[in-house]
Amino acid sequence: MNYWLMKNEPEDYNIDDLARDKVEPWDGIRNYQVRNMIRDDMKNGDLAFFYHSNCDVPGIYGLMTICKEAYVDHTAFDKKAKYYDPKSKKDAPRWLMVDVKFKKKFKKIVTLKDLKSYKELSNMRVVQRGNRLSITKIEKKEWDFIINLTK
DNA sequence: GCCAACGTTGGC
DNA sequence: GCCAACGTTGGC
Repeated sequence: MNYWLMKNEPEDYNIDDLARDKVEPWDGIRNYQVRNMIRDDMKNGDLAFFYHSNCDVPGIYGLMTICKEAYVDHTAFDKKAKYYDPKSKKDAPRWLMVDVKFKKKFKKIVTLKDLKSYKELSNMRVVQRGNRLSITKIEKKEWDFIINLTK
């Protein structure tokens, strides 16, 4: 069982959208490190925080489970898609995605400012400068600590 | 294989 | 909107 933090820009897709849709493909990953992580380490039943980035209040807004393991991200083939990649060919797909299932929207969100204020969380990639990975793995003790902050 | 130029991310 | 940080590209 793994624990993850997954970033998305809420203008594109946010926790309320997921609460409505229940299950959604997490497409648009165009970074090799992230692709390798979801391919090799992300398993059905893993838990993930839904993080809103590039917005007024960046932070963790809810949680979800992984409900379908890595498969081909077909949006890379679609010329009209935001993350179209002409170098990803149908006979040699370059990019993968997983499906996530809504589990909970937090009544009390945990902001990036909150995350930065606890030394227990100082190893998390998301609080470190220059981190650009849209998906990062987190420790169970970090997960539990954050869950407690939402209570 | 180096590395400058360029594009993107994302907090502020 | 700015800009630091970082990944990717492509010429050599």
